[in-house]
Amino acid sequence: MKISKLKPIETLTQVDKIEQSLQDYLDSANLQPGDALPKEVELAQALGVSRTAIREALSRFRTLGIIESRKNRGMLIASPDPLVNFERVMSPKLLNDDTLRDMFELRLVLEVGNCELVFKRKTAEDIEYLESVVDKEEHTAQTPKNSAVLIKYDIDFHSGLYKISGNDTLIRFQKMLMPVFMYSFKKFHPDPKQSILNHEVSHRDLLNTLKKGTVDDFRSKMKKHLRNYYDKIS
Amino acid sequence: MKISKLKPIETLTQVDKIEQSLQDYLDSANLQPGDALPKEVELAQALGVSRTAIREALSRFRTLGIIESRKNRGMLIASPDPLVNFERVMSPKLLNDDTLRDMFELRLVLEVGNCELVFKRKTAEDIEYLESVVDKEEHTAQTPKNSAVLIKYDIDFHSGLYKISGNDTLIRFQKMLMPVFMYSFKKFHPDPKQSILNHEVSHRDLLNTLKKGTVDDFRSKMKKHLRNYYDKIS
DNA sequence: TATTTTAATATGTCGTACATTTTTATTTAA
DNA sequence: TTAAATAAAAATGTACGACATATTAAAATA
Repeated sequence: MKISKLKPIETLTQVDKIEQSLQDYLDSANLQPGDALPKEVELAQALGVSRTAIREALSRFRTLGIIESRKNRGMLIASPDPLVNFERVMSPKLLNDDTLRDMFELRLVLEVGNCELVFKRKTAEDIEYLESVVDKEEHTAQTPKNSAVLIKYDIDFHSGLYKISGNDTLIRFQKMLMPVFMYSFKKFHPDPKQSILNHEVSHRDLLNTLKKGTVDDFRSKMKKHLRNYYDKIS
Repeated sequence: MKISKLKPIETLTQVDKIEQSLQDYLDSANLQPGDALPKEVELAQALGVSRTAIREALSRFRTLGIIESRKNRGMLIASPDPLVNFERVMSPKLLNDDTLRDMFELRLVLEVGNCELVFKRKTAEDIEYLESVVDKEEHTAQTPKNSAVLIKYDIDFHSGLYKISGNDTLIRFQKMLMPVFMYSFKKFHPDPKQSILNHEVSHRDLLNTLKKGTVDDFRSKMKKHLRNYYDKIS
């Protein structure tokens, strides 16, 4: 057997085991949000460990939003908001290149999937807003050395599209993926002006299609537009 | 002002404040994965709090995968995998209805966005596999009382589609969204057989389109197929 | 009976201590 | 002088005990 197949011995710390036990308990107890949990001392006694260790395990569930504890009263099962945990770790500097690329791809898929909603739910005001963004973008593009401003308009344009969708989940996703996207963007394209604007399909093209074209046109153009950012998905 | 606008006074616990301070420190210190962190006692001294409190705050970052600690050696910045945190809280029983619906929608958007990839990357074997799933599904549908089996085939079919995409992020998302999806499904449609199979567009239709149609056809049919599950997105 | 006081409770925070293992420093041997 | 063996220091993980504080329940009082 190849040595690369050898996995390091899992040296689970005691808190890890406690966490596992608690997870099993939570799964099996069929608890619902709002239900009370046993007290810390009870849990500690039941598992035969110190309150310190129990508290650290519980802290993990609290961090994930699975449980909530109210001072001096007790702990109870909570309803976690999955995106919150997601958002907290969306720091571009921390993510490794694989994860960055994953998030990049994810954004592209969402952006394409969003086309349907955008087309379906667009209003005159939405178009007007996007038009103003594109106007400003094109005006800025004529003057040199305005990368930061260009990036801002790029964000504004795409954020505007997500807002049209009216889908909160998408909007939140976009909000957290955007910084990651921009970070990767700068990393791989040192000259943003050239990269942002040299699109096969520009924001102006997209906007015109949104106004006068069909949803299929729009999606197709969006795909071409995004291909310029990143060619892994085509 | 409406009383509903009143938010409860935020009574931040000390650990919350410590967490905030640590977050600020991490943000400002420009640390990269692999960089070492100050020792617990140093942090405790710097903030003028006990080691217990510091440890609990650090535990939160550890839980999120932002830091890693190696016993007897020290702590360092890590590269979090955002999906891990996501997966951990994807327990349908815990999520509230709003979140459930968000996840539902998210899956639908991903499924539509995935169509492009599926069409582009499908192979003969993929088609063969999907065909076998659909065959079994249809066979089962003729006999009564097989909801669980039908659901399994439904999952197999859609999972198969994601696998074709070759996009790991999508696959992982699908894997964690599926239980949530199925849970909501059962919750809202007590008779799965009727709901699963009474599609405007069946799995068989999708498969045929995947074999002989165009990507636009496929996407369009997928949208109709999914509409039957959930009509919020159309 | 209604109100006030008291007591019990549970989490949050603190301090200390020690186990264990890695790292560093020191001592010893060749 | 260098290398090996030994000792010391260091850092996280775990445990225990204590107290603060605010809530809830119980008891006492008007």
